[in-house]
Amino acid sequence: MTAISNKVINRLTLYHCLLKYTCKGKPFIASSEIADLLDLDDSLVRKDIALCGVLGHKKQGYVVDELKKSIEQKLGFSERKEVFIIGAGSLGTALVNYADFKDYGIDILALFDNDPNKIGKEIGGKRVVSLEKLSNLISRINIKNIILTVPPQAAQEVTDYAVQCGVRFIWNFTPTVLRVPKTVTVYYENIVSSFMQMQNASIA
Amino acid sequence: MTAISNKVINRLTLYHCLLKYTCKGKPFIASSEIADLLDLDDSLVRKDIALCGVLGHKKQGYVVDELKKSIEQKLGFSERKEVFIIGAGSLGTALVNYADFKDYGIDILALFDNDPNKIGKEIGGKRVVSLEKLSNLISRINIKNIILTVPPQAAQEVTDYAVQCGVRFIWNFTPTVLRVPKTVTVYYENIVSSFMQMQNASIA
DNA sequence: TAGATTGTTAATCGATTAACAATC
DNA sequence: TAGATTGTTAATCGATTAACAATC
Repeated sequence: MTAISNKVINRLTLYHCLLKYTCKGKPFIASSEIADLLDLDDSLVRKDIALCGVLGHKKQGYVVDELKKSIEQKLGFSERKEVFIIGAGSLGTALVNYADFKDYGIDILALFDNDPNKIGKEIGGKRVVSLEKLSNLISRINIKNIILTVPPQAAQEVTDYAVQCGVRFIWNFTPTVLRVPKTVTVYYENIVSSFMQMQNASIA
Repeated sequence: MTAISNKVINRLTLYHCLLKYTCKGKPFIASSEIADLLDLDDSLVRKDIALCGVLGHKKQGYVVDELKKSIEQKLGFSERKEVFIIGAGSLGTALVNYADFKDYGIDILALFDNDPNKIGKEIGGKRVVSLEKLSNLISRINIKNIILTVPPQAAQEVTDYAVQCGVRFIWNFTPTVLRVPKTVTVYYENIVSSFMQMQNASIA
């Protein structure tokens, strides 16, 4: 099991989308087709695919269905990953409604909030639970992943609770930098940065 | 004006968040403090800062306020960027409500949808307009940026309209790969990929 | 002064691209 | 057969890290 870089993960996920929608029904696809659609070098695409252990066919390319399944395997889409969403605002709501999560093994168990009007209700079919119960439930169900969609002012405090209870991964949608021990990973979903990178592409 | 890589943009945006929230009130910050909080090498932080044209002070570090302003300048936060959101579902709603966009010059003018129950209403203070009027308005207001939050099946069709009317940047939140001419930039906001990258960090 | 911190160069590391033999 | 496409190696490019003189 070779380590695989974040850039490769990102590209493989895009190949997967492409195979799922754009290439639906086609039996074969060539590395050059994928490369053209995503504006990449075709040898890079072949290298990525080689990492998944898929062999192509000269003159024909790769079997779409086989490639798709191998990417799913390589990235672990079928392994179930349990997640709590903390913050049942509009972003938390959008994420719980994100239909595709299921297909990737991302299983949202509940949302947490401290708004009495939301607690006890359901959003996207999931229960909204009081923030007071967070620590308890993280420990009890042994949750390792949380999605953070609280207001920035609350981000560090919630993080501290979650870390104490054993959370390992924090997917941070708030525009804040979090202090955590080295054993905990924060992934910064830096929404504004994405926009700036997009605009940068005009020059680059 | 040297070109600046996406990785640098991403880090500068994180430094900015850090200065805005975590370091509020502190007059100075050292490169090593930023590096520790974000788990980076301190010389990398100094290089990034040098790109913004900010000079530090030996033994003290950088002036927080000056650094913050220089990052804003460098990344163009104060330049106004007009945007249409296409798709007024829960993700479109979350984005129009994203309070911080204003601070970064991202100005959402309207949402577009084809649901008669939504058209004419307001979401997050912005009008929801019929998709039929999209082409017309893009051309007339000369919109260059769109945010795509429609169902995946509709993504390519909407893209084709938008491109015809002169859109230059498409921030694609749908899990699809889009065919566009070379002059148009698609930025793939690959939400599932982010999660997989986060989990990958446990090994890497 | 001694210690801390910058600014910058050189060394290293990793990722992408070019090239091409193999072969269907 | 000729052309297309893979699989892979070598070359290039770019980004990060190490190191250290300068200096407050």
